[in-house]
Amino acid sequence: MAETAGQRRSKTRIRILAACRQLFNERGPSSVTTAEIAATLGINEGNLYYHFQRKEQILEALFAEFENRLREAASVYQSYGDDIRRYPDYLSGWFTLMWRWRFFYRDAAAVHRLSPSLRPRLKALSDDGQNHIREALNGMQAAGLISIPEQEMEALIVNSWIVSTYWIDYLRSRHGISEVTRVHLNWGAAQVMSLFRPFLTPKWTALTETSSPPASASPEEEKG
Amino acid sequence: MAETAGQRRSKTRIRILAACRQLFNERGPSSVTTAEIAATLGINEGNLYYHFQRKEQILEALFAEFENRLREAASVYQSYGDDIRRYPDYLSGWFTLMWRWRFFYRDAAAVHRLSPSLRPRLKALSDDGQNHIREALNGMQAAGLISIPEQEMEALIVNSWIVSTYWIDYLRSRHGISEVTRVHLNWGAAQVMSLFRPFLTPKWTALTETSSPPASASPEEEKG
DNA sequence: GTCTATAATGAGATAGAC
DNA sequence: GTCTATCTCATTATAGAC
Repeated sequence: MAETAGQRRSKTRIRILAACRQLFNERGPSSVTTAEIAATLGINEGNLYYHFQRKEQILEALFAEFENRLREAASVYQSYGDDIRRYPDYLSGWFTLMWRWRFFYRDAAAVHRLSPSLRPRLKALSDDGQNHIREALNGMQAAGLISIPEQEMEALIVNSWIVSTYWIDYLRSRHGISEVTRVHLNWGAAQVMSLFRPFLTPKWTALTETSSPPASASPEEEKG
Repeated sequence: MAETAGQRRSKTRIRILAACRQLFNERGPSSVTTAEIAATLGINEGNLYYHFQRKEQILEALFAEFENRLREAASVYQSYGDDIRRYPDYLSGWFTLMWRWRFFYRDAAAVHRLSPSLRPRLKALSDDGQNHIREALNGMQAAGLISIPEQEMEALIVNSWIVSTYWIDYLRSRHGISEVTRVHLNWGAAQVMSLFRPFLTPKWTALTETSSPPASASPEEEKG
């Protein structure tokens, strides 16, 4: 266990994972070569293969890290208890995570091909995402923040999932934006929010105007 | 000119383009190899290279064909004159085209890499798509079929573009659907329509209930 | 027009010295 | 842990016989 932890925390290993998350988010895991990863870090390709014998293992390590972040976000959500403010904050936090690890959503086909063993976990991730939207919307409905006709609910959930998964690719393809800043992130969140807007109640408006803005993530985390 | 036309109409050339449109729609142009294209057609790779010296040229020929179909659709739309029925029919026709050539939208990054010369034409295509949505919505607004607050219009146009571009990838990644039938196509159209539904007027409902359903495309065209 | 054979490239991966 | 050198393999593309 001690040497495993030692290997897991190796400085180079951590740098590789950080660089890969950024590169994969920018151009997708299948068009980023091992040569490019090594060059980005200023290390040799052979060294890269010392830490990860297969490209597949990089994806698996990244996914494990992502799962941990998701668990953290879920426990923060729980910690709010019945505080009504948990809904906007949860949506915001969840959206930030989807953005930071967006290649797992956007390039799911490539991930499946490179790392077939991740398939069931990716499916679970995708199911969870939709269930979380559903749960949050039901909660907001019960709290009187939103009023959605029963027959519109499923279509709205699906559209939320699609827009929040692909808005970043929209920015790239339509506006040539390759580096996403907080301004773009806010734009994307507003875009998803606009799906709900026809259904928001005055109570929601009052809530979001008085609640404090969500803590901004650290800038170095922002760039990926 | 005569021999050019002769080469353009060559039977094998046409079969190559048809097979490629289908394969590219299924798995994207960059993961479909020339070996696979040749095998699908039961011809030799060398023969494939007789008709298209570079993979890039296949993409260019396919894009030219797509542009022709778009021009046809635009002229059908014009031929309706002021007939109010042009809006639902136009949306339906445009949506069918986007679906049949969806890899140009979904795999735009891969297309750019393989065929850099197509970049400006892809940009124009994307601009046109959004402008057509905008024009149709403005027309419907003027005709009293729909009532959208000014400040919601742009967000709605963007969401329409995103959902109609990526709904097919949603079906694949969330529901494992690899072969799309007319049922799925209708599902996608309904998904886009649900974005407008909060804004539809009774006049729209009356119109769509009395208008005849759009002619279904031929089944063999459906499969791509 | 179509085939066989083969070159050229580039990406993933390994062996072994340091 | 990191490097150099090398291997294997898939994919694009070409040459030339039929």
